[in-house]
Amino acid sequence: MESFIDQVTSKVRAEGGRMTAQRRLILDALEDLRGHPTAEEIFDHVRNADPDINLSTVYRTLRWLEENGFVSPRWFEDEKRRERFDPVDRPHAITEHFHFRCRVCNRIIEFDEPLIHELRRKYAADTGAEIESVSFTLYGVCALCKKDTPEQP
Amino acid sequence: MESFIDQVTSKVRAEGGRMTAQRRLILDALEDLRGHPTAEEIFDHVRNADPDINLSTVYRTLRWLEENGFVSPRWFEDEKRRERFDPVDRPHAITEHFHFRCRVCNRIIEFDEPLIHELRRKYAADTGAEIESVSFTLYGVCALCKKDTPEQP
DNA sequence: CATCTAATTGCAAATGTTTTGCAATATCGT
DNA sequence: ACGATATTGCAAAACATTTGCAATTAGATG
Ligand SMILES: [Mn+2]
Ligand SMILES: [Mn+2]
Ligand SMILES: [Zn+2]
Ligand SMILES: [Zn+2]
Repeated sequence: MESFIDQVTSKVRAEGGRMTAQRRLILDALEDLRGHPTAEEIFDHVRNADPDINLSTVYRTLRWLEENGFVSPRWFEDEKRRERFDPVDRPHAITEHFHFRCRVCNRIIEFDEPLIHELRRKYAADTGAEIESVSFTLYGVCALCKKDTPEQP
Repeated sequence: MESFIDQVTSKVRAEGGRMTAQRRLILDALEDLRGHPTAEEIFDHVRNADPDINLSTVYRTLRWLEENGFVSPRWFEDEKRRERFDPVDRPHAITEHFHFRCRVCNRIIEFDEPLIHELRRKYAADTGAEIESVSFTLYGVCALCKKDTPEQP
């Protein structure tokens, strides 16, 4: 299968766009920083390789990737107004999966839950609405962090 | 049962706070504007009664209500960085319910889905995490809007 | 390889939403 | 009615993201 960068490059070309060093770095960062990075986190990461890169380039690239289905934006309630970017490697499918967010270590853990797809169908059937996307996020304390802070006696 | 305003007034008093005209107006607005209003929407609404009220007063009051469990903030993905406020009338329980957001009329429809509570327990049992809150939101086109724009032949 | 042109970049300023410091005002126990 | 202090209005700051524009650069063309 085509690598992430190759997929994106094909699409960029197909749109009459150009593959720049900055875009390559941002795509690399998205592969390295697997955990739903923010634009700022990506920016900090790519600065190592190119200290002159600009944050607005990072945003512009991410928006382009979003419009072309290579990343999905995500929001978590404990970071009200900050956007995170979820790379969607698999070609032609915005893979639907869900997230658990640990309030202690801030890790974001992905999971799938087939019943959610069931609920989605059920809601559509019951109400006559057409569902286009689903967001399901659990918030709490992950098993590891729970172990580190045992409940007080 | 105690009205919303009475509940809040009791709590304000209990904290050594004061019940002001502005707070009363904001609480009224929260009752009038039942559909998950933004701070700005509340602000516009209360301006009718008090043209001198300030937006920062609205925010400060909403934050206080949030800290004291009278409203829950909500975000919807199509309004990335804008917060909405969900009044929680029922005493002492952040009522867990879920939302459907119509991308055409922008209505927010609430629903409950007992299976979600099941999934929550299941995730906790499977992973050892402790779940503190759940967010489940469906996005799409509601039945009414679907009727208005029948699919092209 | 040199040239050309439009796409992309860096920069600085703007945007939109929410927060904050502070002096003036108003609430409520006395 | 008085006084301590909680709350307000205002203006400015904070914060994440977007945008206009002139300078740079990718990559097609000869
Ligand atoms: Mn994800
Ligand atoms: Mn609600
Ligand atoms: Zn954790
Ligand atoms: Zn609708």
